[in-house]
Amino acid sequence: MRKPNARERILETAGELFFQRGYSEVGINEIIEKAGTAKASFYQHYPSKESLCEAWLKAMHDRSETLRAEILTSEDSPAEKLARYFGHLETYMANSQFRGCPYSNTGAVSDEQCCGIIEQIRSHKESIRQFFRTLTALHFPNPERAEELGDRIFVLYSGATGEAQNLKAMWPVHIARAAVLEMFQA
Amino acid sequence: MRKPNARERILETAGELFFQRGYSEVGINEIIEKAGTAKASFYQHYPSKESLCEAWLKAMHDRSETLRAEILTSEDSPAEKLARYFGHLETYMANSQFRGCPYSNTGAVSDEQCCGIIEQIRSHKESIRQFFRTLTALHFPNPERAEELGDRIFVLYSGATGEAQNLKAMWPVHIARAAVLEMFQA
Amino acid sequence: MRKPNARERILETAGELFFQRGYSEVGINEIIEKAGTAKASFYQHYPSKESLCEAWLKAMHDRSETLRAEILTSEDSPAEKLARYFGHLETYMANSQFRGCPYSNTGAVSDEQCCGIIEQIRSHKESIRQFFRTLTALHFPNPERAEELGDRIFVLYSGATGEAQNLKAMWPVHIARAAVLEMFQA
Amino acid sequence: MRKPNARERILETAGELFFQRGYSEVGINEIIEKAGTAKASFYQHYPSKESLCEAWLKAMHDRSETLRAEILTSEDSPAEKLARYFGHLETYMANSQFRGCPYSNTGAVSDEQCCGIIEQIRSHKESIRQFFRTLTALHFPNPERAEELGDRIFVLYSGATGEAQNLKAMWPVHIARAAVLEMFQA
DNA sequence: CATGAATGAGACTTCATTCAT
DNA sequence: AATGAATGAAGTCTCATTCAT
Repeated sequence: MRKPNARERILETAGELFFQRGYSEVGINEIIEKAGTAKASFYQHYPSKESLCEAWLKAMHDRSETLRAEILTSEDSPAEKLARYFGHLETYMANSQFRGCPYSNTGAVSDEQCCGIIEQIRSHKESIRQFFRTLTALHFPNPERAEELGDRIFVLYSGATGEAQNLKAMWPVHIARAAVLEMFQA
Repeated sequence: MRKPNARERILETAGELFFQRGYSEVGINEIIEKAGTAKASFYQHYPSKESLCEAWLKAMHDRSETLRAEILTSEDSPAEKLARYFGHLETYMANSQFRGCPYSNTGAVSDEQCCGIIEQIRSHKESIRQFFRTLTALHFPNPERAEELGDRIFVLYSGATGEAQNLKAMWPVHIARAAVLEMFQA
Repeated sequence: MRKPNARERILETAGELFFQRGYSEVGINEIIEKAGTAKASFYQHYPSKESLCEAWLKAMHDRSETLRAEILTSEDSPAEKLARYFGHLETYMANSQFRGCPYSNTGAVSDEQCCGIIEQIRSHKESIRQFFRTLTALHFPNPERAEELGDRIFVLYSGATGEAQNLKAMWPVHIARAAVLEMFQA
Repeated sequence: MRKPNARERILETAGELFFQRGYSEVGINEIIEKAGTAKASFYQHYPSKESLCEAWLKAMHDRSETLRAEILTSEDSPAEKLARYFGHLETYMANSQFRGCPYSNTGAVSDEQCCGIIEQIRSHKESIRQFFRTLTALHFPNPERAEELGDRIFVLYSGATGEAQNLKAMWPVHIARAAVLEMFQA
């Protein structure tokens, strides 16, 4: 039985498992079993579990970048764009049963020797931070104030994601969104 | 060689290890070795690794409650109290090399079957949330607005902790503190 | 809280557990927990798990000797006495959910170093053998033939017990009883 | 150092150990050490100790089926065939130092959750029972009587095996054989 | 490119027993 | 006589990885 695209099947399978249960809670055996691949085939495509994790984070990042790019190029006002982005967060939290941010979750169990993973997390977070800064720059004339408020949204967004996960509740998302929209009403 | 007080040595040792590397990344073997105990001594006091984790979270919670109680009973204004609390966070992040919130970190790798752990996390988070709500209630006359702002501080506080950990940087803490203090200046 | 008769409580508790699950499948911890005794109290009364097993086997033996003595001293004919004894076996197998002979079950997991246990088993089995020989001697005039048939009943009785256990069925008991009663009809 | 055929070495080694000391008295560690395998190699081939036990029982069953098939297809009379079969039992008991029936011994320590093991035991016993019934059917014209006597031989055979083990003596085998041969002389 | 078998190290847990009070 | 804490050894099973084909 020919099984092409082993590489992609592994990535997809691992992605789902890593996402749902956490990087450290999923073993190679389960991944290859559910992907229908042999053990050695796995190591032909990914030199280590860690590298698979990097590939997963990178793939997710690319997808999320697309979403942010779409939002940025839309005709909406900055406040509307932010409302949309927090709307996506709400949908995501509901659909994922409050699994939270995969990057933060992975970072919680990655020691400092996993440079590649750490770097993926860092760059993803900086990318989101930059997204918020871009939006505030469009609305607030003072550049320094715009940067500060962009970072503030970033912190609110992260806190909302994390505590919605911890408490299995949506209210942190609502609180954060309200705080953000208030910024634009003053 | 017989050493007394295995229970305490285990809790202390495990606490340090869980904190620094994460619950799922630390094994019983390492704990008992560093605590200088026999494996069976461990299981005499803690029926499972999970129960040890609960004991650890509970001990930390009790200590952190003491801190919040101290702050609450001080003579400072609510804004000053919050400044002090975020000052503690900054000190903590620096001293711990940005390890972040142990509760959130543990929650990221605990599946839903670990009811005890999940409950510890939830109650700790609610305790902090209540702390912030208590402080905003002292300053904002409108009760609903006070609750909303208390929750907002909670989200900011959590986001600051999480992103300082992810980015190994202090700026999220500063951003959050500034946002909080701004609330009290309007 | 005074807890007298720890020795007896241990013996009784262990007896039930050994009986239901087998000597090797029951640990000291479970015994003392269910008996409500401390670990060291156990070892004050029984120098080892093995010795507890011996005490258990001995106690059961004494009870079963009483039953056989009662049957022997009754007014029944030898055939009727045997019918009664196999009737007891049937009741016992039904009540115990086909747990089989505790002595044989224990012997299956006792190596040759457990001299005390081995000896208990041997003497119990010889006691039953002698019981059957006594009954056949009452009916069969030829002493050698009587001994042979007594031993034959012994083998039938043991096979019935063992296979009723293995197959969770009563028919081996019925087969053995029929075979025995046939002996007395010829 | 990499050694092939771990699967077979494990089965063979475990078979000897299970046989001599009993399933519950032999650990995985001892098996893999004596088989010269790594622990993970064991679990690659057998998902659990229980499944290894099943494989062992199955292998023994296949061998014993061969023996019974040989006897059945021989030119001997039913009585001679039974004499041969009990002769094999005698040889086996002598060679094994009276270890008894591995199936019964295993059943004595397997709780009801070990469905696979229980089923192996049951089917093995039924197979022997059928063997005896086949032989009696050849000699006794009345079918019901033939079945009853086949089962009676089964019970005698089992009792002989079990009590020879318990008493470390050959006489139960001799008694059972004599009883069987008597059936065919009447 | 793909594979099944093999691996050392370590995971969590329980065993029967003994010590010090 | 009774106890709670401590123990070394062993229990079953899984980890990420590599070998030989």
